[in-house]
Parts: sequence; C-alpha cells; structure tokens
Amino acid sequence: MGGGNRFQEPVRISRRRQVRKEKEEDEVNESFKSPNLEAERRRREKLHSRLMALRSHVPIVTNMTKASIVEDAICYIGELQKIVQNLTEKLHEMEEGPLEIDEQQTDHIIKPEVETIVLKEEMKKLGIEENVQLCKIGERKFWLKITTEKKPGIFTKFMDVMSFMGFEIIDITLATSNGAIIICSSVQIIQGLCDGDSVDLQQTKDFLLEVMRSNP
Amino acid sequence: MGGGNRFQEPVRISRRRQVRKEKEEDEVNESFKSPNLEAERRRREKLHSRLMALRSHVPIVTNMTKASIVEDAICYIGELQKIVQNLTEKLHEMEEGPLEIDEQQTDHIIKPEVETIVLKEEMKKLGIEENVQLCKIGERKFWLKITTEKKPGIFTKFMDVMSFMGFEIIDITLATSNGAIIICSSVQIIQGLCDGDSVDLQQTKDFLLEVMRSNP
DNA sequence: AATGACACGTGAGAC
DNA sequence: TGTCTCACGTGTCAT
Repeated sequence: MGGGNRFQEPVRISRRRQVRKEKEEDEVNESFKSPNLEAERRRREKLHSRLMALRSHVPIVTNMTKASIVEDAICYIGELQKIVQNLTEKLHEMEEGPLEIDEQQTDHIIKPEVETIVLKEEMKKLGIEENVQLCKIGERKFWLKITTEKKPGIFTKFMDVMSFMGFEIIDITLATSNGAIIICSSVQIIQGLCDGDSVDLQQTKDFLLEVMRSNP
Repeated sequence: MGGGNRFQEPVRISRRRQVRKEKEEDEVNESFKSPNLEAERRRREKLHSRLMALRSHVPIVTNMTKASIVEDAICYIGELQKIVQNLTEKLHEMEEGPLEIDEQQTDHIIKPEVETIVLKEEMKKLGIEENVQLCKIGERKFWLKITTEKKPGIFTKFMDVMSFMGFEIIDITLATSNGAIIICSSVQIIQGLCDGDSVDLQQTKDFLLEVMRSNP
C-alpha cells in the first residue's frame, strides 16, 4: 500500500546531517555517553550500502523502501532460477535431438509421437541397436543394462516389468542419446520368492528385450 | 572479521520479549506516548521477515547477519546472471550450427566455476553423496558406478584414470542431475597386464573416489 | 573488557 | 489531517 517513492540518496544525506547536528548539541548539553555510537553508525551505513547495491542488481524496482528492495530481489531471484531451469532443459533437449528446433521452442505441452519416430530413425542411422545385458553379481543380485528406443512410458513399463518379475531396484541410472535410452540398474530378487539360481539368464534377457521392444 | 553467528530466531524472540516488558513498565511509570510505536514495530517485523525470505532463497549463506544476507544475495544474483548469460550463449551457438563439436569441447574446459559451486550446493541439499561402487562381474571384467559432483573436465579425468589403471572401457553411460554426475561403466583389464584377481576392490574404490573428488 | 549485531522507541520528513 | 518510512541513539545480549 501507500509507501512513499522518495528520492532516497539526496534526501537521506540531508536528513541525516540535520538529525546528527541536533544530537550533537544534545550531547554537549547533557554530556551523553555513547560507547558504541560510532560503531552502530558504521553498521547502519554498511547495511544501507548493501541494500543499495542489491537494488542496483535488480532490474525491476517497485518501491525504494527497504522491504520492497528485498522483496523485489526475492522475486528477481525466483525469475532467474526459472530462466536457468528452462534454459538447461532446452539445452539438454537440443543435445539429445539436434533436429526440430522450431517445435521444441513452441510446444512445451504437447509432445507428439513424431519425435519418437524421428529419433528412432536417428538411432538406427547411428547403428545403435536394441539389446539387453544381464549379469549375476551376487547371490540374489543382478546387474542389467537395457538399450532400446526412447519412447513415452518406456520407463514406467520398465518398472512394471521389474515388479512383475519380482526384482527390487537397488540403484539405477538412465541416459538418453540420439533417440536411444539406456537403463543401467542393479536389482535383486525379492526375498521369499526364490534364489538367484532359479533365474535363467538367457530366458530373462529375451523376455526383457521382447517386452521393452513391444509398442504400447 | 567474524561477526556473531548466533541462532537468530529463538534468541531474537526471547530478547524481544525481555526488552518489551521492560519498556512496558517504563511506559506505565512515565506514561510515555508513542504515536507510531506499533506501526514502526510492524515495519521492522516486515523487513525482518523479508530478509529471512531472501535468505531462504539464497543457497550459500556465510553469515546470519543482515548485511551478510543481502551481500550473499547480491553474489548469488551475479552468479545466476552469469549462468543465464552462458546458457543463452550456448543455446544460440547450438541453434546456429548444430554440429560445432570443437567449440563445445573448449566451452567445457573454460566453463566458469560459479556454476559448479551452485550445483554442488544443490546436490548436497538433495542428499546426494559421492561414492564409488565396484563389482567384479567376470574374469577380467568389472562393473563400476561413480557418483560425484558435476564439474568441468570430470569425464576427461575419468577416462585418464581408467587408462592409467589399465582399464579398457567396454560400455559406459553417463547421467547428470541436480549437480551430480553418475558414471556407469563396464570395464576390463587390458590383456597382458595382469589378471582380475590382482585387483584389490576396496583399494581401487578408495583410489577412484579420491581422484574423482580432487579438484583440478 | 571490548567489539559486533540486534531490537527497541523516538522525532522528523514525505505523501 | 494521519500514515508510512527512515536514521538515530541506546541498552542488551553474545562472542
């Protein structure tokens, strides 16, 4: 609400001098003692200068008041963070698929299947082929790596399959490049189901490959 | 010059109540009249809350003091502006020429440290911690996973270390998120060097962690 | 003991 | 007119 938009710099100086003189007179009259008077004065000036510096770093200034300066700074920081986030997202998207620059900028919302088709072509062009690697690395632990097309819902499908097969995710990394997605994960068979020896590696591999390859 | 790093919230409240009571007594005694006392009180509280809000928006906080909060905010805004500038520059470069691999690589080297500092904070805030996992998955094969800060040249360093240790990369995936980088790779000892049994897993793990953690 | 940071109440200028 | 913001000097904690 109504705060004053005053020209602070000049006003402040004049006002300060004014008050300062009065107080000095008072000091003479009553012989006041102020141990940390000067220190406090410096402290105030420091904070004031910092606030002015902050103000100079913020483009949009609604009010010259202290609280407003800080408030605008908060707002500005939020905007900057959003911008950084958007830019990094865009950059990552562009690194993944060097094509379709126009579409990326406009349709944030509706990501069409066209993308996956294009990327699938890209992927095959680069000689990346789908496959599944599966290694036993412990009594009940396995390490697996799946390379396949990047398509919507592929990760959900992966999690569903893992759950269906009774695998528990220990850790996982996921990387995409040129229309391909690579899932790297350590998993272990949920206790109480069965031991690791009852898993046929080749059969599991084929099953995984088939499921991940299937369309819906 | 190290100012006081006091726990502000609780201290402030208790101190305020203390002083407030004394003053109230004084008011009763001398029947002081303060026209804008309550208003001023609100104003102070407003500024104080704004400063706290500002503090919560800045990841790096050196001191709890008012001036420091503003100072850190200024610093943080500067960093964000730099990041935005760099990102937009990169984006423009990529839009102009999709395949300028040379520039991208040099860019990687010169990338300012500011970004990594911010991301490191982000990473720690999310509870991601550096670690190295190493599994033997074959006679000469190993699977390893490294989680560390994302910083310029980290991947080159990784490749150098692998080469130095006599490891040959079979396959590798790399993922980054929130200031962290995760490298997942299958490696094997180069033939003619020695067999896999001569590798001390714990020792190798520690060495890798130390090297990836070191700065340059 | 001395310094630094803070909240407080107050008078004054601007709207 | 009253209301808002500010700088000021002070007492009081904590280091």
